[in-house]
Amino acid sequence: MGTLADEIERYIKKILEASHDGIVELQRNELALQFSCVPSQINYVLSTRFTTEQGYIVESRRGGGGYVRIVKAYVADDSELSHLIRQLKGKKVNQYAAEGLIERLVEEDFLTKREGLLIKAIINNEVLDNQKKDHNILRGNILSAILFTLLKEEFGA
Amino acid sequence: MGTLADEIERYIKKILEASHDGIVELQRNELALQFSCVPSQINYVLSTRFTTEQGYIVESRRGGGGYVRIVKAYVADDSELSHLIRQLKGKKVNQYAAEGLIERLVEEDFLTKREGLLIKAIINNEVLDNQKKDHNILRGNILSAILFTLLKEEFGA
DNA sequence: TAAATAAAGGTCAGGAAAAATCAAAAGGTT
DNA sequence: AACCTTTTGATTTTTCCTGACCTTTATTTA
Repeated sequence: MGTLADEIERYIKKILEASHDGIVELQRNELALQFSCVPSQINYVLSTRFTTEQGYIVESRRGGGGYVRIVKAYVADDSELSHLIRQLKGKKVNQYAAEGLIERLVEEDFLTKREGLLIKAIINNEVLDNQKKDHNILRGNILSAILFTLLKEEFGA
Repeated sequence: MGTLADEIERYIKKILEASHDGIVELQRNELALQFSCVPSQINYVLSTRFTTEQGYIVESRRGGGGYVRIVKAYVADDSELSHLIRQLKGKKVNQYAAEGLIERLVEEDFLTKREGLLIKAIINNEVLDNQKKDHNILRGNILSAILFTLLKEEFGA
């Protein structure tokens, strides 16, 4: 069953899936009511599970008629890839987020399924843990290096 | 009757056997309660009896709704790969040796050329160096993890 | 129209729930 | 005794959830 956060995550992804333009717009307060939790719980879910690395863009507006809009973003081109490279270098990335990114790259055919499996095996906590002090940063560097290689590959370098 | 650790090992293997998808998910604290021991005893059992070499993958999550998941990876042993896996785990491997191994795996068609490039990008000194603690050991672990994944792949796990 | 009010959403710190780590103590073997 | 394995407990880290307070935008009203 998992946690409430998991449940909310699933719910949002489900309607995102159903939407077919990859956009969903919701009311933070209503959603909170629906799940009997405080509104800030919604922000928690958004900030842990709908991040840029995982391919989501979250926009919102306050005040009357306010909303939260979640957009499923696709890595359209190489410029976004190189943007990601810069973003990831030296940044902390936990296992969950990293796997999200890899899965997204597989979905969008930047990586084969097998390549995805290999990379996920590497960035696993257990594998990286041995020097235990910030393996999250290490993970950011690794992802950045992978993307860089993909970019080079694409230009036949 | 053996030790408590043995008993816990048997218990986990029994429900793993019964599970039929080779996956079992449990609460560390509850299990500890069940066996009237401290929670860290569970970690001891996991780290001594459910290691990668023995064909298990252990994943976990802390915090509310946390869990420990144990996956039995069905791998027929004794190929050259599994031999290498055991050799590499926890061992120091420098960049030169690592690249040599990768190239050999590519030549022998265990890896595609592109997979080789990706992996070489990861095990690069510059990428791993960021906390200059022993990255050679880390490299050994990474290679071991890669081979393990290849092995699993080969058996369609 | 300017000020007040209502209706959203955002931030942040703190507490609680789990698991991980590490070293010391206790038991067994040789 | 020396060594290895097991067991324990104290401390740390990660994840989740809540509530108090803040900011922004829209609407109403003097």
